Amino acid sequence: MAKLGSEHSSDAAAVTINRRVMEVCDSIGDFIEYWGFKGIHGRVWALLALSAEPLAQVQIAQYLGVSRSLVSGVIAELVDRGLVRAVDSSRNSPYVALTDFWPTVASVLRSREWMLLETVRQSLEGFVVDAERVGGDSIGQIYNLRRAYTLIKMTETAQNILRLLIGYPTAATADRMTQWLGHVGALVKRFKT
Amino acid sequence: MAKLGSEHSSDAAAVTINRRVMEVCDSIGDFIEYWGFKGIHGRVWALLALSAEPLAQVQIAQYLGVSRSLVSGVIAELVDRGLVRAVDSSRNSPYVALTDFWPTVASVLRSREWMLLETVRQSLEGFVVDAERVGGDSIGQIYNLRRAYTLIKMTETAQNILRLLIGYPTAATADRMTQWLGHVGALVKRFKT
DNA sequence: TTACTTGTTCACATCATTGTGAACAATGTA
DNA sequence: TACATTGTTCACAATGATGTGAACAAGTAA
Repeated sequence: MAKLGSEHSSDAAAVTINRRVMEVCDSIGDFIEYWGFKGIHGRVWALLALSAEPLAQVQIAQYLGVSRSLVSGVIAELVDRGLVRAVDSSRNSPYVALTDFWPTVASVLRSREWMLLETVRQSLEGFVVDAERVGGDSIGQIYNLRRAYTLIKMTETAQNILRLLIGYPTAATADRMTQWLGHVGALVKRFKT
Repeated sequence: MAKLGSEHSSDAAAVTINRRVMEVCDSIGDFIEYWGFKGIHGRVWALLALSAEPLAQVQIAQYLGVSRSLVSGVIAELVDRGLVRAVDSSRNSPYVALTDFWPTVASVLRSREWMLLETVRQSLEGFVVDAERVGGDSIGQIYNLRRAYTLIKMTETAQNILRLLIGYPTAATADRMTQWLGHVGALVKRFKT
């Protein structure tokens, strides 16, 4: 049966397609770098997503031109995050990509972004509490307490928005997201006027 | 007039406050790292935001314990992004932080995220076009074209959502955002059921 | 003017990230 | 069993990001 990166790759058409696939892998890699992953995660995932058949780690390493050791670690993380799944439970099982990645994105937002915001909020609160307690009168000469309160409020708002995003159903399917988008779009339009 | 990091910093209370301020700077720095900036940008901005008076570059460098050369470059970028403003047009003018940073966030999303998504979409389209053109019958044995189409649709959906976010009025004020949040919240709740 | 302070630039040092290759473990196969 | 293949681990190399200091430019004050 035909396999990705097979002996037919000397064929001109296959070379063209392979280049296209690499472009997809690279662009998805670049994109995902800004979402808490490394570029290589996106490239491996994209390759699995475009492949008609499950791929073994060696094939992935060969196709992408990276070492087996790198693929090993990356696959482990992708499986851990629920973006990739082994076909069976054997040691040398090939892998497939999962396309319902909303749970993963939500999880990333939950752990990473939430914690960052919460740290900001707590540090701001610590500041204003201490400023009011030990600051005395002159504190307003040095620090802008009112602005600190504004920042706290903004942080809380950001946390509320984040909560909303995280709480979004499951649906990473294009259909549902489009539907959801329609609702929000109508709403925003109403809010704008 | 009292100034940040002044000679009074030997005072116990001042030391406490200074530590709190540093915590705020660091946490905002950590947060902003995931939004296309470096940590130092957030720390400089936070210091300016909390300071009651405009600060000169030397003061910022001293307070944060970094070199003047670093502060110089960072300030230039922050001014360029519209997050910080010089008080007057003189060379040695001190700087203040601007808190309406939604335009900046929108601009970042517009340039960075949009381009990344657009590159992904184009590479996927290039792939399916070439696959259909030169692929012949066996292409389905090797590549999952249907999945490629799904990914294209998802990318377009993400672009639509992004457009919506970018198009969001101006309002970085906590009040307006909270209001907007309320609308969206009600909507999502309705969609969930 | 001279001396001093502040801001800017750039070549370099420092540090963190990313990827490699060799040794090993685990599995399949003759 | 012996042999080949695949996956895993870890110390290290390569690369890139981040910050520094020295030299310079531009202003300020004596």
